[in-house]
Amino acid sequence: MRATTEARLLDAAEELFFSRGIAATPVDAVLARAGASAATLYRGYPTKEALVAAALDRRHRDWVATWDACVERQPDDEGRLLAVFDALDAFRSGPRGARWCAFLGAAAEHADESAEVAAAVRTDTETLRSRLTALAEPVVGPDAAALAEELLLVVSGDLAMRLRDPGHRTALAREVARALVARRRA
Amino acid sequence: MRATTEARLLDAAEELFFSRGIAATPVDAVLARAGASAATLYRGYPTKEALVAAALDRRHRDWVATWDACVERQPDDEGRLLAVFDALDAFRSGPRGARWCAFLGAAAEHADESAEVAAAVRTDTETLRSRLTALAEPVVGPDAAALAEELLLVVSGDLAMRLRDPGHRTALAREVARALVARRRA
DNA sequence: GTCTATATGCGGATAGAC
DNA sequence: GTCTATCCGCATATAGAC
Repeated sequence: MRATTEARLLDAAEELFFSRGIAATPVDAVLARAGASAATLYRGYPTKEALVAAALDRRHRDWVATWDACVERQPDDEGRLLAVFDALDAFRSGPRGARWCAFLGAAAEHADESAEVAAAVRTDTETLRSRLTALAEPVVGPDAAALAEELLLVVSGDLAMRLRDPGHRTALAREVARALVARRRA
Repeated sequence: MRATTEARLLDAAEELFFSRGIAATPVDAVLARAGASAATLYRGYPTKEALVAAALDRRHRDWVATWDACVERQPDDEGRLLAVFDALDAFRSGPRGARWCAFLGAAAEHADESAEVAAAVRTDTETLRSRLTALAEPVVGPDAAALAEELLLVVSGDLAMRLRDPGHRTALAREVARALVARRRA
């Protein structure tokens, strides 16, 4: 499979699966958008679920890169901790912007998802948890893990709010997060 | 359609759709659990989506009733405002407990859901918003709407966290909410 | 009113040509 | 390696008997 075809397939998969829903998107729609045929897809991936998992994996790598860039742009520890909200904004308004969260969406669609998809969701959660904890450590020290758990709740809430209200602004979550950080500092 | 058959159909729909996913659950599975046949289902509802919408409607009424009961049990204004978390716990561990949130789940599955389903989701959100605002009014007065928006974020975050970690405890959300209330009071 | 049996369409996946 | 054409199964919905 040529690299460009593979990339187009993943692009199309990401765009359609994570905005319209996975089950609601037939592979034919992905193929049409990618300009590829079914045989080409199934040459690279054994099943539709494998394509979903591959799209999630690539998305996760790009999300972490976006987040890293936002962290590095901040001058102080608290800014770096709250940079996750800049990243949410940036990722959303960028070319990879989806309706809400690709990982939560994949988890929501099937109680028994394939092992690969389930692993991708778990990885996303653990990445958020561990990175938030590390970023919180210089800010609140021993409370880092507890604060990270609170921020994970707020991040997930921001993502879920996009389902309730497509115009939902990340500013609310950032404001709530700031209050939670301040509370632990005091 | 006999009332008991109708109730069994809604029970089965609720249990399966909102735990395993709507698209992932064929109507046959609902029929098998309800002990009814396809003809009986389609006598009462024109489409599968209509059954989903009916199950959401009934669930919404019962959720509000559960919430009301938790509010009434509280002795003070702050307790009544935070009673939404008691209700989340009670609803979850009761017989209607689902994997996460039936309304967010329905919204997640299709970008273009049927008008009835979309309306049910919107109703759920607006109910949360307006009731939280009303309950916040005696606690923080003019800040009620702003606080309600924050609490809606936290409630949605608690629900989304259930997807990330099935054992997620509501206590975290309640604690965060308490801090947000305290901040607005001061 | 509920059943059995079935029509109908669509989605995932494959075979075989080029 | 990619395409065209197609198979096969499953899911929604209906027809007609009891």
